[in-house]
Amino acid sequence: MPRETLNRDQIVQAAIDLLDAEGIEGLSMRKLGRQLGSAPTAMYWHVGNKENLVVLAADRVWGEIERPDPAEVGWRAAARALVHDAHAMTLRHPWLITAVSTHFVYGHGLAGLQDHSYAVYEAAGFTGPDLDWAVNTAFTFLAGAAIDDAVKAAMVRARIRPGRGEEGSAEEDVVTWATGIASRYPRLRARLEAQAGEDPARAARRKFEFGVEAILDGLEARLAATGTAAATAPSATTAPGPDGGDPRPRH
Amino acid sequence: MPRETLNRDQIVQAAIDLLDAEGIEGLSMRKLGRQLGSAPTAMYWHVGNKENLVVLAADRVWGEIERPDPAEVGWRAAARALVHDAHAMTLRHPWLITAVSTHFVYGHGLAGLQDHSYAVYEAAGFTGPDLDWAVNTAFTFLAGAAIDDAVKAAMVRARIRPGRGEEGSAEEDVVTWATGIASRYPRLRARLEAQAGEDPARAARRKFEFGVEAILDGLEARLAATGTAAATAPSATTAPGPDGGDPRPRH
DNA sequence: ACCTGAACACCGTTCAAGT
DNA sequence: ACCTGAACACCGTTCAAGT
Repeated sequence: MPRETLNRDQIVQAAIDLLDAEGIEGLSMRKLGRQLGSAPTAMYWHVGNKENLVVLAADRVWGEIERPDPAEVGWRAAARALVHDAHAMTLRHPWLITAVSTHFVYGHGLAGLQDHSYAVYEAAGFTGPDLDWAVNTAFTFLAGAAIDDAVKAAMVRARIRPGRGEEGSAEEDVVTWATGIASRYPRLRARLEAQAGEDPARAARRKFEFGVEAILDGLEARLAATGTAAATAPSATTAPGPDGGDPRPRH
Repeated sequence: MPRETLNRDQIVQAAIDLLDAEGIEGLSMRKLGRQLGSAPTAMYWHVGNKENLVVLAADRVWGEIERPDPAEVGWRAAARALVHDAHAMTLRHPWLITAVSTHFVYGHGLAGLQDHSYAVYEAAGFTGPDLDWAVNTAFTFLAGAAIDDAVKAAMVRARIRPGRGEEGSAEEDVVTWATGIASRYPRLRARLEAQAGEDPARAARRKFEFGVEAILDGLEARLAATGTAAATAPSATTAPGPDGGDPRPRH
């Protein structure tokens, strides 16, 4: 099923599909070529090389995050919405966080998101270095949460039996193996027992929410401390976009 | 310079050295074999496969983090020390965070660290789910900060000229290229201009410190809200270790 | 018990050649 | 302008064979 002619958008989209389905290790130029009905080397003309393709894909998914207007909903609600929507995105694309830790990803998808984040925390009343730091704190927590998700995805993928020779069962899965290690530590065992029978999806959501609210509390406290405190209610802040231009580097 | 005989510790250490020097993409079984003076396939007997080797290496470096006693220094100081020392570790081993996002890493290095974290936040007065969540919030921020560092390392590694055909210079480096994108956004440009001429190392440190303190503030606020608030001063909590055993899975 | 060497099925990438 | 095919230098891993 070869298309009329290949183009960059199509290749990047196919790469994202492959990444979503098989993870970062599942992406290969040859597989991509097969999927697009082209020679394994056909994509080089359009995207230069594999690294650049991953960068393009990563920047594209950064662009999927919605930009709530702090002037409409208030800064705290906007900040909350931003981080929750971003989290939903990293769950759709668990390879993203691995990609950004390996390749240097920067483009209009990420830059636009950052700019909007600045708008939100500016509306909160942060200025100067505090503004950078506030944005960074929320963003850093988000990146960490994405790692959590990636770990969970890796756990699911893992079919390894890590202790073939270890005393006892010969084919236990990773989870029971990890649980076995954790239960040698008193506090970890206690928490594991307490968590038994919980709905994991619900637990993950509440954990994330707790972190977000704790951070927003902490940021509000800093805001109050520096005196520049602003209302949680909407304030008038415009959020103009970039001055257009090609969102992807040409080659 | 072939050793007497290979062993697992030696192989894991050589892998860590290679990873520190060349990053996760620089590790190959063949290179490792060359470095150890053995056949490329000699390590399989000791570590099973490459994935397991990376897991072993990752768990080992988790174990490098010091465990401050909250009973001695107070929970907040202990929490602070823990996260700062962990951050120093991720700077020594920037590949770690990529490794954990790709492979499922769990072992006594990480488990011991987690258990100690629980001890610290338990000393603060957290119990039940709040305890899980508090530990998780700090840990998540740490993971995010490690990503930040990995991004910086990736940026340094990147020697790509991403816009050969783009109007203007033909061989600009990634940083000026990224700056070019960012400066199309009003708020990003403003902050970039304000940050010009800052010492990057000092800026990174202050950014991290701000995040840590904001989170600890937020956690203290939650603690006060639930009524179970505990003093910041030392409280008596023992911190017994695991009941011994082999820290690495045998094969 | 520990290691080697050959072999297999993969990779990313370059480049001359085609249309 | 866009794509193919062959080729090159790599990979991880298995496995029979050696000691």
